[in-house]
Amino acid sequence: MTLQFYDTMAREKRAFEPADPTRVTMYVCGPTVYNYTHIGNARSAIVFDLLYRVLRHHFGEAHVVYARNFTDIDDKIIKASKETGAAIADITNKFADIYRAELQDLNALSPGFEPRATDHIPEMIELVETLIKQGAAYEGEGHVLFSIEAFDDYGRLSGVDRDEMIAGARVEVAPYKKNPADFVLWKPSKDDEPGWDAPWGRGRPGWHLECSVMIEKQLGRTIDIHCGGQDLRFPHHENEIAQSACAHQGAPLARYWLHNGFLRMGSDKMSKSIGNVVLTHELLQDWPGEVIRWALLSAHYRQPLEWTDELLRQSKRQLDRFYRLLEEIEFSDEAGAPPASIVLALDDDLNTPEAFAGLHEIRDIASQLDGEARKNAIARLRSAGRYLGFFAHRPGDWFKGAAGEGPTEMEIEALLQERANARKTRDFARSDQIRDDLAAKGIIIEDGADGARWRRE
RNA sequence: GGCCACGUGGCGGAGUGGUGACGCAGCGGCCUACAAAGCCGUAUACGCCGGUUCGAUUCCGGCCGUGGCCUCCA
Repeated sequence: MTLQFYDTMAREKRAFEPADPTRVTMYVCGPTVYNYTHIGNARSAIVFDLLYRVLRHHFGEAHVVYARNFTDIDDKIIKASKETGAAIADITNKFADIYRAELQDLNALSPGFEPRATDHIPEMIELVETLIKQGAAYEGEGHVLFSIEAFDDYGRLSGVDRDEMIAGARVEVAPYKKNPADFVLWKPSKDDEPGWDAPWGRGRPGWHLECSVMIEKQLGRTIDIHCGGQDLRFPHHENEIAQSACAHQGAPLARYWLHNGFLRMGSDKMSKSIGNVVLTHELLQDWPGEVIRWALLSAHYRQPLEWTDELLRQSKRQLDRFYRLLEEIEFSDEAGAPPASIVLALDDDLNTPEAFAGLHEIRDIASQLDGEARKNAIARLRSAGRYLGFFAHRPGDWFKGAAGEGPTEMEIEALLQERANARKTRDFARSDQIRDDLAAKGIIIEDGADGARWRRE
């Protein structure tokens, strides 16, 4: 099977062929850094991390260029700064660092580029000037607006009819807009707000501008794949498409558009404005990163995924089963080529549930074998998991690490020694009591031929 | 109101024009002093109503339900 992805623009799966196989380009809309990000943000990052891995596998690590931006100038950041008294740069640096660290805990690879909006202000001003010159943008009360009349294809990505969109819009129309659907490229800053000098006065860029500019500078005028959450289709991506195409003589911004579905909390969307969010850094206090990653990838990326504790528990159990087998072979950072079943599953629009089924199948096969064949099969399992971003830990650490509030390793070992003595004298009452006590503290005892083993639940 | 998704067993979740992955939980067995882990086996599902077809869960239409976008949002 060929590599294929569901392209939002085409509304169907399309075989993926990069414009230049020696330089495959992808861009993901990253977070606005003014606060901790929630697990929904992580879903997007992890899904497209997987895309990055798949592209690297097919085209070679050196031939895939991946950029994910930080929005570091925005009204919400300004608000956060005013409320906390912290400098804007301190806030954005802090939360960008936290975001990066969290994704690393989730085994996401680093993008090659992590451009920031404030590093591209001159280029943004340049783009606005170009758009004005071409009649695609106009000034009004200190603002510069993009005129959607200038772009015939406006609305194609989201499938929204221009007139209907305006009719149903819930947004109040600013008086300086010629067309209610026109959007802000540049807006004036008050004296106590950050701003940059521009031909239209001191101000700051509108949100959509940065991606167009950073994509052009870091990756090129037309990139292969542009990714983001479903909610970015409109207006964000629609606006990016319009401004880039108008500034670039119609050259399209991206050749393929991929959008991930949402996480749900109960029946609601997880959303900062609803307030029902689960923060990634909170989850990481309770669960290993790979468990969270597994949970995020357990549904196909375009499907809604309900986020529950039960999902996390199930994910942990599955990973435990794999790690139990991995414990039988020597740990190595190296991983061989991934098995075909896994590669093929992901080639088909990142079908992670099928890839997971493939992992279980390999595991079943391995567990039925002995000796060298078994070790080889387990190594194959490891290669398969590594391709998906799992099995990075030493099995011993996986089962015994992160004591948290539980008993320490020394305390456990001491109790196990006492239990071993009790068992020698066939004092099973005492033996069982120690086992039950430890179980109550989250420590599971397993008796084997060569003594007792333990793990944290 | 407009646009767009989705509705699969107890739960999570793929896929397919011809009895239907995978995982978790359950049940039975083996193993175990007993467990745990592991192994073997096993029951249960395609929202409703029409249509196309030899045959539909899969295609088409309608209905119902859920969710998303239309405003900052992954």
